[in-house]
Amino acid sequence: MNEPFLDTIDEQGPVPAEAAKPVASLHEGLLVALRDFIVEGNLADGARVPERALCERFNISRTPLREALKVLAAEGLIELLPNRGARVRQLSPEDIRELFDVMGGLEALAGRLACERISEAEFTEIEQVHHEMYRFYLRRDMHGYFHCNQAIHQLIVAAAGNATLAATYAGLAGRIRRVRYSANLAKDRDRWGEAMREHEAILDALRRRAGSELSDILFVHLRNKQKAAQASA
Amino acid sequence: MNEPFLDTIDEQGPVPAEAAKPVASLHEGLLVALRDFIVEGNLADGARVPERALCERFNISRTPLREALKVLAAEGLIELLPNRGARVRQLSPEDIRELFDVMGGLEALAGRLACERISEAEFTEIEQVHHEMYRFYLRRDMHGYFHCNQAIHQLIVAAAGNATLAATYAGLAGRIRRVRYSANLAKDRDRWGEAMREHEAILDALRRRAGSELSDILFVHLRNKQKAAQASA
DNA sequence: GGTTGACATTTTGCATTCATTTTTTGAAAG
DNA sequence: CTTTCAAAAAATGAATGCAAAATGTCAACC
Repeated sequence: MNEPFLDTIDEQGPVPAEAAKPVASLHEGLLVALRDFIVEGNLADGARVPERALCERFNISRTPLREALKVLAAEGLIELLPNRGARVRQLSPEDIRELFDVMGGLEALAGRLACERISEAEFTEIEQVHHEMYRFYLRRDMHGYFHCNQAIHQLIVAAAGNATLAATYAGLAGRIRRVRYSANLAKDRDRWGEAMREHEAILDALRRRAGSELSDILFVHLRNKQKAAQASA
Repeated sequence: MNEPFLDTIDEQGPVPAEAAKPVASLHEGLLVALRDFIVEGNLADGARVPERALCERFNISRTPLREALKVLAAEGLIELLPNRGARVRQLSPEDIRELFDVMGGLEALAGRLACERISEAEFTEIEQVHHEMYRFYLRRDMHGYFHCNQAIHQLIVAAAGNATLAATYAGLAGRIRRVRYSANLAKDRDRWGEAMREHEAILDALRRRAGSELSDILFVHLRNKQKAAQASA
């Protein structure tokens, strides 16, 4: 679920799907399947969502499908036009900028909360992943680096110990997952080094449990990521 | 919509309902009506949501009602138990604490973003409301004070110029609106004075466009409100 | 050749219906 | 009098049906 929203590499492929997920109801399962279907880009941006075709695709009638569409619309993944059906929501550059900022704010909050309640064991785990990430950085192993980076942001959100925060964050992450970010950091070695230094600062602030400082660093860190992504877009 | 989540006074009564709202579709109207119905506390905490009764209440069949319920469940207002219907979601003290923190984080973000883009006119408006609030404070006019307080927080979120942030904030506010906070500040004059001083600091930081500083102040300000609310609960 | 307007087709939104599950009721047993 | 079990009643989840709206088609007209 909680997937750090940048640092995504194209080769990662689709998410593991609902393999080990204990689906409580059929509806829940359909919702997850449909969400993945859209998030994975099976429908073009701004395209009509064909009810009938999807009913056949998922072997269900229109009623549960339409219920699922309403939920996805509430999540912001699609939009419902009265009497004109559902369309895959098209994110304008402005929408994306907004989403990035809100997620940055939530990560900043996660860092602040993490400082209040993180255990020594949790910190040690983050520290270890950080060092692992550094080794990847030295070896110029982009894939390994990204993996660790994701893990660290993930661990910080988890360390915040706030399920509401995690869920809100995941919801926003789902909206922009359709937007594919190529690993453009590869072409910007300066940014990579800068990001690495920022991560050092993150770990340092976390070690000192300096909440507001970490909050600042994280927000700026994500802003820099956003700028880097935009610059190479 | 965007209602600052504390500083709510009981005598405010229900929201003006969907009077001047240009309902695009019937479904949208139903959703709003049903949400208000639940938010306004017509259903007991944790109570079953009676489909049949609501269908009669709103003069619709079960299909659109169930669609609306799915959306409300996604919003976190109710929860759907498989084969056991919908229940009004009961917020544990922990849930409320989490919600407060996330909203605090979002307000902190709003302050930071507002510093980046607020216009002089917008700042002047906030400043005026602040002075008005101060006069209410001096006169010990709790109602007027709260009104201004709400307006200020509202204006800061608006000044952030981020619709995604505003929508996310409003969504969380809706979840917590069922929980009634009495104006317990009335019994804690010290907290009132402290809050007023915090608001002075907020205005000062905003005037200096000191984003990260304002972010800090706002988060702490909301944390203090939360603590005050808990202490007198 | 391009535009307009009427007709057919498709699609949407909602109501109704049906099968399955849950909850309630009531009676019998301990 | 309480507990247990079974049948009745109600509610839920999903499929189908139907009216209204939108979309597409095609021929008449400018």
